[in-house]
Amino acid sequence: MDQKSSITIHDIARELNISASTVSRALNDNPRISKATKEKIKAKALEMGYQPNTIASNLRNQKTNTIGIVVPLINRHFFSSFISGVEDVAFAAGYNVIISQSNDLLEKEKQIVHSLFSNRVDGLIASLSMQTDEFDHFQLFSKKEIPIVFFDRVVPELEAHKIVVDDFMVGFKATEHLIQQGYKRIAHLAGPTVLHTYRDRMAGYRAALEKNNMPIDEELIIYSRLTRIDGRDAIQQLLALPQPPDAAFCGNDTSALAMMVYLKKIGMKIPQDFGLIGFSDEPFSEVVTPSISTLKQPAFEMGLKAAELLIQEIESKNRLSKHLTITMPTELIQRESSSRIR
Amino acid sequence: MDQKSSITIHDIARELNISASTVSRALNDNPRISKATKEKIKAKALEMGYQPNTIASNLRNQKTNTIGIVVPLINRHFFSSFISGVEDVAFAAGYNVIISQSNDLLEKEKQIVHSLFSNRVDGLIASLSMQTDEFDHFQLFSKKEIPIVFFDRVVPELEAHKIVVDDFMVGFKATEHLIQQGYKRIAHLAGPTVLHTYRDRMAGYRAALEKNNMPIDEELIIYSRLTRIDGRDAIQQLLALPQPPDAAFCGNDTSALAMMVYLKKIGMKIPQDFGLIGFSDEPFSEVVTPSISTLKQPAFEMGLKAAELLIQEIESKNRLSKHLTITMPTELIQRESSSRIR
DNA sequence: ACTTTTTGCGCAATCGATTGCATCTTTTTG
DNA sequence: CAAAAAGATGCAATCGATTGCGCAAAAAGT
Repeated sequence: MDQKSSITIHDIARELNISASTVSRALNDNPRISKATKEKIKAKALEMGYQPNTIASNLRNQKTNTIGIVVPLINRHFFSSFISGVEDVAFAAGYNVIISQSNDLLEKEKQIVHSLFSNRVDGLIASLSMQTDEFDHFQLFSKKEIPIVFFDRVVPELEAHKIVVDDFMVGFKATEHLIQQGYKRIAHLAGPTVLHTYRDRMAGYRAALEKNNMPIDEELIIYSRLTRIDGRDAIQQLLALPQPPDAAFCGNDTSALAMMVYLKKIGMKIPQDFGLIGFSDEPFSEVVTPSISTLKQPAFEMGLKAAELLIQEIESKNRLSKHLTITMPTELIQRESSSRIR
Repeated sequence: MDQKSSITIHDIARELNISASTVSRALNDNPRISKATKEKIKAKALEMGYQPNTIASNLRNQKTNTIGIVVPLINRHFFSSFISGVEDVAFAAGYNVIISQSNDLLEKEKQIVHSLFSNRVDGLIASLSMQTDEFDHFQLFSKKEIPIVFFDRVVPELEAHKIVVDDFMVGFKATEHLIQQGYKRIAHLAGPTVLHTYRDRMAGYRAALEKNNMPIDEELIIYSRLTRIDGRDAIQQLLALPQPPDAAFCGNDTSALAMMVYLKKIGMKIPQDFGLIGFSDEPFSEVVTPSISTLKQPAFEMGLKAAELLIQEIESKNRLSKHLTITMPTELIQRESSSRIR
């Protein structure tokens, strides 16, 4: 009764006194098999509780219907939302998703990429670890022409498809928004400028100031890793300046929150005395008091797009010769922390 | 130069004029192969850029070193943290993780479970979808004695290992905490009582009141699905009572937050006029104003534990005859929303 | 009635790694 | 020094599904 070892197409074939080939073809709706035989086989398969062995099929077909994902950390809202988007599209298209986290370690990233390759995933979606400064491990895939889509943290050195946001516009829009709200001295808490994403945002920040004929004061630009500690340190440093700023564009919501907590503690009023805007729209940004203005990074949609692009590449005979870079729109979400005018 | 089709052990064997068996054994450090040959083979493998084909190996070994995970939604802090824990342990033990989300739909859950079975995962970790009221699809695994670990949303009908928190204690500790803080009429926003988890929490709530000789007023217990809307509706309803409560234990942080927002809007002071405590310690709970007291559900640790248990089961020859239920501790995190004393 | 085409299905190889058994060589033992 | 034991490697089957090719029977065409 309880079938310990699995039922194979050979078992079905034996029961029906036909060959395994026929069973295989019938179950795959091959037109070379008659309707009557097909029905008989399908009925038997159901009766015997047959479950196809995907592994065997994968081996023979040289295709796994599996997508590999590498992210620094699953447990982060942006990444889990992104993955959720990928998973949606992948599932609908009949793909499984293998997820691994690099914990922002280059060595682990390498291991993962090798492992995913050995598992013969049909395509790869990846965001680089913070440490990643060499890219040989991805050659495994490009050499075999297995498509890759990078997202979020990308570098120009990589010849592959990319899903990013327009970081320049992020910086520009955030800064201009603060200007429009009447802030006069706007600081910027920047991320590590080795990463293009942060360099571009800073460029946007500078451009917005220039366009509005406001001076660029290097003292108002602080470089950090954008943690909570960094945010608190930065605001202290800024307020200690002879001419302190009256607003700040922070590289992420986390550091914006840290600034806010500190400012509230020392009795400054937000947004009256100080304006704040962050980036990425973390879940908490909406619910803290005052709520934090930010630019929303469409994580879920980026995941959808990445999966669509990847699957399209996997399934098209002739690969796109050029590598696409898809820029996703960001949305300014104005909340209390920057709403001085209204 | 750029090897389009993969290199196999046969390619290595041919180059070295030996048999594929020897190559296989050498790469697996089989003692039957001489040290000299091993080294020669390993060097050649490296030189040729050999990457083992896990699929072929899996097929032959009847083992995939893969764990399947089914959750309602990846993009939720509890689940993504849990998965992160699983992934950590799994990776360290040489397992891959295939993740799927049911979107709280029974049909999708069924599909996923079948798909994971067909992919011959070595074990399964699952949290049931909201709709799940039949469990036949999991029989696939139990029939073949493939281990399963359920977590979070579990039901007694399932004969499998389980990782849960002590929901009774959750309700008890939360309620007693409010009592100790001097609140006199404590409401409870309960979840759907078809789920044991909510039933148990309510039982804890009642027990705490009884132990402290406080009356149980059914008017103060509201049943809902614990969304933000539900939280707002509930607090309105509670405040409209002839004898409104002065505190509430909410089934999750989300609904507690909703209550808080409403209470602040109508000018009530928290925790002075009204005390609040939630459950699960969402990331926002710490940073909202006032911060929300809660009971922390150790998501990451639950993931670690689930993976450890599952892998132990996978790798042990003789399976545990009895099904373990592991109860994880919850931690009361006292924050501003309930700190009336001191 | 005979050839040609179509239809339905089976044989056997294949995907790449693994492994029980056999074979051959070398070393040890009585 | 022969026999037994140990050491090193190869042969061929196996895991389960797929598919090119071939064969036979039925249908269609002449």
